[in-house]
Parts: sequence; structure tokens; C-alpha cells
Amino acid sequence: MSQTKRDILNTALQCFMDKGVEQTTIADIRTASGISVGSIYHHFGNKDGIVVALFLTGMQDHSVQQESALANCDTAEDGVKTIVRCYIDWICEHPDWARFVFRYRSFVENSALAEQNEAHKRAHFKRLKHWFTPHIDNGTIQKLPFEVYHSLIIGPAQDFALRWLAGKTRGELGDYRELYAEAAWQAIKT
Amino acid sequence: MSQTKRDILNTALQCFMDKGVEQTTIADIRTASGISVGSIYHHFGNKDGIVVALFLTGMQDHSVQQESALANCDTAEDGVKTIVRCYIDWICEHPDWARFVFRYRSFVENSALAEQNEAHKRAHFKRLKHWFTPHIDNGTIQKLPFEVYHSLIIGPAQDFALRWLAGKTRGELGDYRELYAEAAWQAIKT
DNA sequence: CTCAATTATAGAATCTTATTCTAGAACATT
DNA sequence: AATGTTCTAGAATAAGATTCTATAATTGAG
Repeated sequence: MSQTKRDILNTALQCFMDKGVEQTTIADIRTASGISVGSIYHHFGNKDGIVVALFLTGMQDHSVQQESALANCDTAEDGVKTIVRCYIDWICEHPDWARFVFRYRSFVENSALAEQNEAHKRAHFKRLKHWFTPHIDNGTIQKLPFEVYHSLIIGPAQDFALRWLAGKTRGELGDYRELYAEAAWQAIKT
Repeated sequence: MSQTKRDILNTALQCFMDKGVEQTTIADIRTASGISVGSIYHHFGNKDGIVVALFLTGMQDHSVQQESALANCDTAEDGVKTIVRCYIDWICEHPDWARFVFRYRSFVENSALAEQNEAHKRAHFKRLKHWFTPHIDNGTIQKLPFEVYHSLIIGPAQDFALRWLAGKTRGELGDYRELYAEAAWQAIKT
């Protein structure tokens, strides 16, 4: 990726954080980055293109981190807890990205470029499934419809994280790391 | 609320569902409802005003339903499960509203009218807290920071519901009603 | 029942952006 | 060097949100 493109993304993220996607104009990004309108459109097609590019960057970063952590886990318990810890850690380390991702998730899912995002998610899920299957087969994890595992494991932490990111909690997300890891394991162990 | 105002809201919801908030213009609402631009602005101030009004309507409808169901519950288990069932039922019965609420939640939370929404949420939570406290005190429910209960109870169902609403699940949300009710209870019982 | 005063409706005018267009600069490939 | 391709610029356009001005309804005091 060219430096110009990188500069546009960085500046755009900054602006989007500050004022929200709606409120930042292409002219804002132009002024803050010094890059011309034509150039911005050349690289991203339109404003949504910038949003989607940022979104995918954030998501990929997280899924890479998660999968590499999972690779070092042997037991089912370790794996499940690692997913939750990894999720919480990523949010704590990149709160701006996390805010952005949560806020514009449904926007991206309904955009013209949704398919790109879906493809990534499918690939990621497939790899998770591959890791989990043995533990389900040997009875360490409850046998449930595959599609509910995600919700049982991540659901609680995700709900809390959303409120934490909005500054609406007393406690710190990081302080509940083990609570949510443990809850996830309790929810799906046999 | 005047009939005109109601008409605007109904038409707007229709349009927003069809093409998303971004893609519907005031002119679209004008054409579909037959109500003039001036009148629309008179009643709602701006486009965001319409979105927020719709959002609050949806949220209030749900919280009223939830609280009235909770009023008939005696045991902690019954209460917790009722909250989850009620949540799932509401989504199944009003999928369009639910989609709208999920999709524009963070939009509303970041809008100028966020405070109105917060006030409602605080009041609702306060009433929930009042119902739960005795059961925590007498040891039927684990003593945890109050702010994590919501995530443990609703988190999983919410995550699944989001994917169900997007048509990305095999199973039906309603079929997992008891699964999520049971999971919620297991997560917080002592 | 009248006559302000307020509230509601209309649609044209304006103003703010996103997006497109045209031209030229940098760069690569032969 | 000649030619095609990609990139940068900023002006022109167009779409759509918001404001404005003028009328119509409605309400409430006397």
C-alpha cells in the first residue's frame, strides 16, 4: 500500500474518531492530510470505500492476533479462555479501532463492499471451527449447533465492551478479563 | 402525537428499512407520505430527529413489555429467564424494528439527542436493579458488580440475534429461546 | 363568537457536501 | 525517447439537507 493511501487512512480514522463518519467531509480529510480530493477518490472510489478499508484493517488485525494466540493452546478450556482474553486485550489496546469497528459494523455489512468483509469472516470462522471440532467430538465441550458457540463465548464480553468503550461503566474492561473468560468456559463446557 | 407526525414516522421507518437511513432522502419521505418538507422539519427539526424518534419508540415498546413480564415473576430463575425470553420474543415479533434499533444504536448514542435515550435507559435499569437486588442479597444469584449482569444475561442472545436478523444463521432465533434462557441462568446463579 | 397568537403546512431558495471531470505530472515499460 | 498507465490537482457539477417566506389551521382569551 502506498504512503499516500496510508496517509489518507490515518487522517480519515483520526477525523472519523473525532467527529464521526457522518460529520467529516472529504474536504476535512483533504485539509488535514494535504492530499487532494482527486487523489482521495482515485484511491478509494468514495467515502464508503474509506470506511470499509479502515474497518477491514481493524478486523483483520484482530483475527490475526486471535488465531495466533489460539495456535498455542492445547486444551479446550485454554482455547476458549484465550479467545475471550484475546478479544478483551485487543479492545483494551486499541480502543479507538474497537469503537470504530463496533460503530460502523452494520454500516459495512450493508454497504456495497459487504462481500469482502463476509469473505474474511467466513475464512476466520472456518479456521476456528477446525480448532474446536476435536474438543466437541471428544466431549469436553457441549455439543451445540455450531452457530451458537460464538454468541456464548463472546456475547457477554462484547456487550460489556460496548458500554465500556462508550465510557458508561464504572469498572475497567480489563478487570473483568478473567470473569468473562471463566463465564465463557462455564457456558460451553460439558 | 398528531396524525401527521405518526404518518411521517411510519413512512420514514418504511423507507429506512428499505434503503437505509443514509439512502433515504427527505424528498423520498415527502413523496411517500405526501407531507411537505417544511412540515417534516417543523415536527422533527432534522433527519436525525426522525431517526432518534423511531429509535426511542422501539426501545420504549420493548422495555415496557419486558418490565410488565418481569412483574409477574417471583423466583430469580423465573425473572432471569423471562428477561431473555422477552428479549427474544420481541425481536422475533418485530424484526424490522429490531434491525433498525441495532443498526442505529450507536448513531443515536452519538447524536445530539443521546441524552433523551440515556435517561430512558437509566430509568429502565433502575427498575431492573430494584427487582434483582433481593435475589442477590439472599444468595440465589452470584454477587457480581451490577454492571456485568446485563452482559451475562443478554449478551449471548444479543449476539446471535444480530446474526439472525441479518439472515446469516441456519437455525431460527426462536428455536434457541430456551437455550439462551438457560445459559443466562447458569451464568449468574450461585 | 371574534380576534390575536400560536402552531402547522407548503414549496421555493440556499447552502453544504459528495462526486465527477478535465488537465497535467510522475512513473513505468519498451 | 515514445507511449501508456497511474496518480495528483482543483474546478465544475449535482444531489440532497436545511432554511426561509408565505399561507393556512387551530387554539384560547375576552
